[in-house]
Amino acid sequence: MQPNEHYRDILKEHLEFRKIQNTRYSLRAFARDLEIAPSNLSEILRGKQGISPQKAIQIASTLKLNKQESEYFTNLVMAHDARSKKDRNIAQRNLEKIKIFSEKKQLQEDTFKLISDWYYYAILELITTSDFKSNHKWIAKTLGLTTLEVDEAFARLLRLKLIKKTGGQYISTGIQLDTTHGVPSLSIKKFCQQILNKAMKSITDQSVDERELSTLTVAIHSEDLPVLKKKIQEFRNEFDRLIAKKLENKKANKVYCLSMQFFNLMENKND
DNA sequence: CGAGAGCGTTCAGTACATAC
DNA sequence: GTATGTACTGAACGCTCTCG
Repeated sequence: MQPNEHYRDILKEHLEFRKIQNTRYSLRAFARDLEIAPSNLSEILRGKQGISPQKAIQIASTLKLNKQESEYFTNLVMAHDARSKKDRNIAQRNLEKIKIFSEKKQLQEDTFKLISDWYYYAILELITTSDFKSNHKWIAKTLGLTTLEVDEAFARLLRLKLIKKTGGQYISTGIQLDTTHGVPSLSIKKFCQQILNKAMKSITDQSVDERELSTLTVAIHSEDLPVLKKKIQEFRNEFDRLIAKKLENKKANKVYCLSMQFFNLMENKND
């Protein structure tokens, strides 16, 4: 029995994340950070080569995985690449144990991983608009995606039962996703970075009439931070309710994104 | 426009663990 | 003990990009 996930995908995800942070980041740079040869990494990612248990531990360490993630990663490697059948079986059994132990957390993480790209939410909203067409080419063009991305997205959304197809038309099931709150997972970070990139693009691509970008730079006291964060959440909820009220007697015809950032501008984050 | 740097990839060779 | 498979290394290739 094969593990559900391949360690190769974990490595690819980390590389992709670093590339988002730094567009000049490369496979070679990643290999340098992991302290392995670029040729080695290239072949690992292309599935032409495996990883030894020693390397797996070293990579988990350099990726700064926590104890559970590290254990999961090394067992994934062992389950695939251990030389002896005995070691592969042991690793496989360990993976089952880890899976049962963290089943709920894993489910939430897996769910968010599937929708960690910005366009999943955008597609779900686009479906509710008046001009929506259940045509992958039209959807791809509307959101600036490739048809392959749209194909994959709809396959996942159908699997997650977030949408259904009746009479050749996509319909939202209205099911809300319970994504992990406050968990600094790679998926959530990736989602936020993609949205920020979209916001940056809107500065040059969209007219002032189409968008609203505003910034407030302000000095605060750190003990007020929880109250201020709560206020932002309240505004977001109020904004959402207002939109819902406005759409009581008409259908939406645009998909917009409201993204708020409130963050520390000081390089030294210690008080 | 040429030089140099960096990129991803392939390939030959080596070392070592496992299977028989 | 030997054959086999494979992780790993380093050299090299062709390509792109940047800089002077």
